[in-house]
Amino acid sequence: MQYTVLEADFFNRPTLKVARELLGKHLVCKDIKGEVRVARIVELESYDGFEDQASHAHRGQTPRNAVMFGPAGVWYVYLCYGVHWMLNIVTGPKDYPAAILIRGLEGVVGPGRLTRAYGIDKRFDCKPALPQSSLWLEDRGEPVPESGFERTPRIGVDYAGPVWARKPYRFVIK
DNA sequence: TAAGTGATCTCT
DNA sequence: GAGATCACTTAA
Repeated sequence: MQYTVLEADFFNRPTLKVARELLGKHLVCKDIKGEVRVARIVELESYDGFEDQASHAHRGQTPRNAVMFGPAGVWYVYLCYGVHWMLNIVTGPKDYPAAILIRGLEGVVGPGRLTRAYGIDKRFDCKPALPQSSLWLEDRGEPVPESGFERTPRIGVDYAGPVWARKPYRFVIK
């Protein structure tokens, strides 16, 4: 099986579809010493469009979230609670704000933990998810079957109101 | 269960 | 400029 780097056309599709397919794909990170680390993605959340009250884009474009309005296949990294870096991949067409938060990898569960484990921070914000950025995504050919994952409401978004807080936009491998 | 932590956003 | 808010984690 040949490894395939996921490029912009993979991400430039409906966010929920991308999220579903991104489960079981691999995050690849080349650290400062040139060492490569790879881990399978086991947990994701999608944030989709202007109407999604849980999304940063709901209140309109700001300097921080501007990258969500740009073309797909670009990293969106921001600091949460003054402590944790959150790693997202932008999806959907230009001018449509959407992104997928990578919440957990095999062996590293928790969005703040995985960025700390991989040394991911603001450096990657607004960079394309390609090998030249030292952080990218690969299809390594282990598709997740329909029975292999579940969808649940997103975590930590109670402020978004009952409708949006309960959307089953979180995908987890069982 | 509560507090730490600091960038970001929304008012003045 | 000041104040509130936060897509979380950890230690109890």
